[in-house]
Amino acid sequence: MADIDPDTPVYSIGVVKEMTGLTRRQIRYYEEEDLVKPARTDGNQRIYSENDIERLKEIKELLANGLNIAGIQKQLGKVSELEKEKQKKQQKKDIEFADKLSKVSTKKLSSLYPVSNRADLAKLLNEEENGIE
DNA sequence: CTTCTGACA
DNA sequence: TGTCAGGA
Repeated sequence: MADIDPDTPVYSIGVVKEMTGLTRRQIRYYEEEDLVKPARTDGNQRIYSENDIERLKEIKELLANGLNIAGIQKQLGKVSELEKEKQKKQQKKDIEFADKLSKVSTKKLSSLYPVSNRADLAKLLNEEENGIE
């Protein structure tokens, strides 16, 4: 009922150590190699999410299959690169949305403020795209 | 007591 | 990769 989303960081390195079977040294080393990017808390403590746990398990698996760090970076991708791609996609969406918004607002809206409901705006944009007057 | 960073007998 | 130091 109250599942925490897999991106919410909650595990300390001690817990991760138990869950993954890796040593603290390895877990920190993989972070240095840009294979994982745990969040930080209060006193700079690392906190991992379930996604991070899975990520570490994959790394452990690949390592067991004979791959080195460089090989894993190519297989899973460096987290810094994954984040850049994610940011670019989001920026693209933002631009497209802003473009649609500018078009519809000049035609049908005298002001943007009246549209306080996101669902209404989405409907308006959809009608605009389908040529509904 | 646990975790953090830097360093290496 | 393990481990010790010196703090937080």
